[in-house]
Parts: sequence; structure tokens; C-alpha cells
Amino acid sequence: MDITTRLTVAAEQLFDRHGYMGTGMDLLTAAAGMSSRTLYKHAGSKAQLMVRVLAERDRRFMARMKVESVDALFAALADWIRSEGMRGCLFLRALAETGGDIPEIYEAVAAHKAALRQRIGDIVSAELGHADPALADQLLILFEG
Amino acid sequence: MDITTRLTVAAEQLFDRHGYMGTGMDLLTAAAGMSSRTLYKHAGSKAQLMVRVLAERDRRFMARMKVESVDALFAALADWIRSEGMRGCLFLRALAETGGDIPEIYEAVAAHKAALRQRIGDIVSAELGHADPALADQLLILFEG
DNA sequence: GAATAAGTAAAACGATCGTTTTACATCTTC
DNA sequence: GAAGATGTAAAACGATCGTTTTACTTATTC
Repeated sequence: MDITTRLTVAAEQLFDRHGYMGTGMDLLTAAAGMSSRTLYKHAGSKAQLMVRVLAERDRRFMARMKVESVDALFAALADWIRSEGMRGCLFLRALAETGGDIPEIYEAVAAHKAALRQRIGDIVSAELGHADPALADQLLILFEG
Repeated sequence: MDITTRLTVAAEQLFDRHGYMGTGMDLLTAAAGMSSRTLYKHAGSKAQLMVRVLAERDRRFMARMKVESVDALFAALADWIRSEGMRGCLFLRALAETGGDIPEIYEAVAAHKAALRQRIGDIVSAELGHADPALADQLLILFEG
């Protein structure tokens, strides 16, 4: 297993379970099985590591939301929560814990939100035969509830 | 305005926008307009302050969810998010940021979840005429999505 | 087989954290 | 008007944070 993905996987788990601020670098090095020197050589900084985790998470999440009906969308979300646990949206949590002060993280979260909104809009359009932005917005809110 | 509620109100806002770990005591004292000495005399500790904020939040949230149909429930949730912002569930975030390691906080979150689940169950029962735990669970998951 | 790259272990960095303490001001209240 | 709360301002506490550095080991490669 590649050293970078090993780090990213461990970081996602720890960030999810202990929060970003609550996850110290010592916990990360221990879980990823590497020295802090190596960690910083590969990750750059904690903020960059967070961005990488979010990017990976977005990839996995969006892959699971490739469905064609609103019903299937909610079923996919229920599945996701069943498998990942009910610990709150990792993107919103990243934004909250950093106060939106770190541009790279802010943009990663905004990109994820935009992608999700687009996906929901597409599904709504496909099912209704025409776009319905208001409905898409309501569904997005339910998703983030 | 009472000094304790002044502190609680300021703390809820800061915790919500900057996260629990991300909100330093200096930020809290500045926002609440009091010295750290006074803050600690009234709050005891940061963890106790978090518990008090969660209790107050639970009171406000549950008051808003006093509805009688599933439709109204989701409408109330949408209203809540519209007024409070889409920053993720403050209870789940508290649990995540502390890793579930602080018993008082763990219990406050568990109590809130139990109350919400009970409320949803009651609404489902009233609308269907009989209890449907599986449906209640699914609705709870959607709520936490 | 010397050189280069890439790893570990651990000490050290300044900064910041939550919390306590010291010293002093301002009210009530008997 | 002395006493006793209750407040502020600010220094100090040890601990921990993210990050860098030092010293050393281990592979690969020309």
C-alpha cells in the first residue's frame, strides 16, 4: 500500500472520529505508521492533508450517489450513513472547525457542495423532465440536515 | 441580560461558527464581555460550558419540532436550517470533536438523540395510527444526513 | 562501493491552549 | 464605613499543539 494513501486513509478515519483539531499529529503518525518527518514530506501540512482527505472523500461519496431517481438518492444516502456511521458531514465539519479561514479548505468544501447540488439538480431534471431549482434546493437542505 | 445566559449565547454562536476546539477561551471572554476569572466561576470548565450550550440548543430545537405530521417535521427542519445556517448538527460535531471521551458531553448528545428519536416515533405513530420503528429509524437517518 | 534518496527516532522550536492566580476596583448591605 | 461579594486586567502555569531539525539507518543506483 502506497505511503501517501496509507496516510490519507488513516487521516480520514481519525478526522472523522476525533475531529480535525482533536486529531494531533502524533495520533496521525502512529496510525499511519510513519515518522512525523515523512508525514510532512508527503502531506506538507495538516491543512493540506485535510484537503486531500476531503478530495478523496468527495470522490467516494459522489461515486455512491450516481443514481437516477430521488428515491434511489435517499436510499444511497441511507446506505452511506449505515456504512460510514452517523457522525455528521465531514465537509461541513471541516468548514466549521477551521472557521472558513483556510482558503484551500473553504474551496474544497464549496466544490463538494456545488458538485452535490449539481448532481441533485440533474436527477430532479431527469425524473421530472424539466429543471426545478427550488425542489433541488430543498432536497439539498434535507441532505445536509 | 443575565451573565450566565450572555455567556451561553455567545458560546453557542462561537462553537457553531468556529468549532469547539477552534474556539479559544480568549474568543469566548471577548465575545461574552467578561474576564476569564468570571467565565470560569460561572461555567466551571470548557466542557461544562459545552454541555450547557447543548442543553440550551436541545431545548430550542425540540420546541421547534413540536409538530404533528412527518411533512410538518421536515418543513420545521428546513426552517431550522434556513434560520440557523447549514453548518452540521452541533451535537454530532460535539461528539466528534471530543471523540466521545467526555462522559457529560456523550450523555448530552445521547439524550438529545433519544429525545429526537422519541419525537419522530410519536409523530409516525400519530399519523399512521400505529408504531413503525423501522420507518422512524429511516426518518432519523434522513434527519442526520 | 561510494553516493543519493528516503526512511526512523527523538529532541527542540515557538505558539497557543485551558486554567489558575495575583492584585486591584466596584458595588451592596448590615 | 467596614465587610464581603463580585467584577476586571493581566501575568503565570504546565501541557500540548503543529512543525522543523538533528543524528542515524537502510535501501537503491550508477
